[in-house]
Amino acid sequence: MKTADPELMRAMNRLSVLDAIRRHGPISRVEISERTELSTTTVSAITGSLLDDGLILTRHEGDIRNAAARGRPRVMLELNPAAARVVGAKITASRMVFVVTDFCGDVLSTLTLPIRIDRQPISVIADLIEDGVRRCVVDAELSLKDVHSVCLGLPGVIEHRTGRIRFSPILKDTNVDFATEMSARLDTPTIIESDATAITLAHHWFGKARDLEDMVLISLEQTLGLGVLHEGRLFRGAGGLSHNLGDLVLGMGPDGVVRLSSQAGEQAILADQRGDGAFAEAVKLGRGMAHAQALIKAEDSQLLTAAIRAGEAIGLSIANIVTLFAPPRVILVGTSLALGAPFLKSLGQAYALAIPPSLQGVSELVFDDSNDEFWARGAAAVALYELYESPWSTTGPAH
Amino acid sequence: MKTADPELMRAMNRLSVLDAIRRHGPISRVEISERTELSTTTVSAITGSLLDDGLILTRHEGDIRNAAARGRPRVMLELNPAAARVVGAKITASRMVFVVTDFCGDVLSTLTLPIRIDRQPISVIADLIEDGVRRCVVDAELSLKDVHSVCLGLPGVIEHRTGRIRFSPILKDTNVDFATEMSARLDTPTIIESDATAITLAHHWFGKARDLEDMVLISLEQTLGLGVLHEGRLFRGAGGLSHNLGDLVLGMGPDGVVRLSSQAGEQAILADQRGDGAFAEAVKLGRGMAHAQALIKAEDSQLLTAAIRAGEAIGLSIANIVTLFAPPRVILVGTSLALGAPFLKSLGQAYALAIPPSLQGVSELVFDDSNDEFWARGAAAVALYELYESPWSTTGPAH
DNA sequence: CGATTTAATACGCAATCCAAATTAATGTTG
DNA sequence: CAACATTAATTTGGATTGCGTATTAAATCG
Repeated sequence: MKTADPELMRAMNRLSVLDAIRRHGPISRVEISERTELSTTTVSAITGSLLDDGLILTRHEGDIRNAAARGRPRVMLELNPAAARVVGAKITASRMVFVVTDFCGDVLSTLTLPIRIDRQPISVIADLIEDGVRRCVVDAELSLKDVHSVCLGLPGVIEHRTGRIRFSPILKDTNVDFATEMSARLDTPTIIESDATAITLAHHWFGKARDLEDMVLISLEQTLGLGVLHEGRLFRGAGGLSHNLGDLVLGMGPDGVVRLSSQAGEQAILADQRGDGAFAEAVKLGRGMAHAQALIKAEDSQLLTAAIRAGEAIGLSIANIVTLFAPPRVILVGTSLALGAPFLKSLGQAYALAIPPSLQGVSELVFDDSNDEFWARGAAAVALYELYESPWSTTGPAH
Repeated sequence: MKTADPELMRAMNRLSVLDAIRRHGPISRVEISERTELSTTTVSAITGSLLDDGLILTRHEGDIRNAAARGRPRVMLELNPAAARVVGAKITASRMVFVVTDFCGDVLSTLTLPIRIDRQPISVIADLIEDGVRRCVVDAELSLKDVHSVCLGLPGVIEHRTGRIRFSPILKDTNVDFATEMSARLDTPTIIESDATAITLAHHWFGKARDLEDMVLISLEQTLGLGVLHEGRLFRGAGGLSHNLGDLVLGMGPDGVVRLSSQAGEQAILADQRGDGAFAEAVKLGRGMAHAQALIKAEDSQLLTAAIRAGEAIGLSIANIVTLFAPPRVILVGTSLALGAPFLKSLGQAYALAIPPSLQGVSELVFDDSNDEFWARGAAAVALYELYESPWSTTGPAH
């Protein structure tokens, strides 16, 4: 257990105030005090220090006061976008998407590299990522020196705490200390995070879970991922290990263990379509799902069957996740959603069937088709969150 | 987020010190200081207050000093057993086990009621539990007034925070506010907890997870339960909902969803044996597993098949749990372990097969055949933990 | 110009840490 | 054998920092 001292106390309250300002836009000190249940005097002290540090700004104007507004007008406070910049990235097998965001998490520049990097050696991938980060930073008319930290979201089994990639479908190697590698290359602190975890935070900050403290997110991409928000914080397994949903076992088949990834992974759904040359090409370029969507619309029976089977498997797995975490909302994201109505319908039906009676109505399913930039923004949010948490500067209290 | 004030700070450090004393037996102040990373002066202040409140005791004697020990000898501190008493209970379909423990969690008296309470109305069950608690307290030569709180561990889906039983195999009714009911009957604060969660804490405090901060426990009884220890604390689902492993879905069968409980629940394993009159009687009396054990030794093929099938299903499910939580250790407990070698072997094989390669070696399986008293003691530990956490008395700091 | 609401300031309390003093047992020595 | 030195644990005093209540200053509307 962490030892509690005044410093921790201040760090907690600082985070609490900063979070209130981030979430509730321009906000006055009194309102912060109400929301955080901190005394006005404490809020004043903390906001004063935040102002000194340049993390927040005051805004007198634009104060749309109520008609019956009397007395001294409130001074609105908001995050100072210029306080820091971070880079977030989403790395997949067929493309990389980078964003530079300001301190608010608003995007300053975006860069998409449609490069296929299937299981290449680390050095190659690291080269590409380094290049992408540098270019995206330049696009934002910044230098890497202006960037506080970088967060890379990628699929697989990631050990967040150590920055180690235990396994990733995009890497040939396993057990790679990628955080150290990239930090050295970029000369900037670099965080490695599961892509699913990154977009989980994106939804908590900007998307469909802003109102919730508990939530589960299922990402359906090349890899099937899981992100868990528990009591307002990202939940990772013991040792900071991220979850890899595709590794879940559905049962024993004749050829051994049947994993979810073999039933519902992108690969599994599209595998049957190899006969079609154009399709194979599309898959290779990461456009497989778009192509599949067209086939589904044309009622291609082979693909329809695969989609329905996948939906069923995922529906069951979601029910299992809900049995374990009981979140009020489950958000589904990822390219596989493009499979459309048949897929979603079988998913929903399987879920409804599989959810235990005692948990009926506990959780709602929500589908989301955010673009890649949103994922990258989530990675940036992870970097920002660690920034908010850190004590920042000296934060000298009294002057 | 909780607002941090000095009171919270003190509560945290108090818990930290109290926990160090609980875990590391008689311990000197310096050693507490080293372990908790609190300054010696803070430790002295807190231990002083704990001494004033009568929660801990000093022990000068019995201080086995090193040969080269010079200088002032250390004063050893330990929990004061008489500081408080709690009652813990394990409620199953075929019996109830009660314990009264002291402040250390040591058992003062035990009471086992071999009563079958299969799905009786709440009032009947509440009557029996009330009676059991009262008798056990009397056996310890105490009065209910001397008991600080009661914790009941029972199978099913329990909402710890509210004390509500959403579903339990031993109750006919669902969604019962059992905490309120029992608190009123006993006129003592009563906590409702999942039996699996209770024994999880028992293992953390007294058993096979004393050295770990992260751990998962699988309980194989009439109901299949799950307990999770995460970063030294019990992990419960959103809203404090406990997990019910038996509800996990293994796949789609011809008759709909196949749940783990239908493959590996006590009922499922023993169901095939109905033809045997003596066996049915044994099951009804909660001795089914003991009987089954005998049959297995006699190599009854029917039961062997059922046991192997069950082991396989549980092995797969454990792999899934490990995929999600990545605990360094998985502890298996419960009556079904009595099925012996064939069951355990198939379980282990299925687990080894199903664990993802990237997580190989992350987790070790440990089997434990603790008796019912240990479960009840776990429930008592849950009550004690909440007691440790609570600010206790006024805890007046300075005098 | 008074009323009213917000922000900043002054004081007291609690809890941390650091440094110095105190206490207690043990070994050593005249 | 008794007084002194030694060593280590604990307590005490003082400075820092935070929160909270109450008071004072500020800014706008009626």
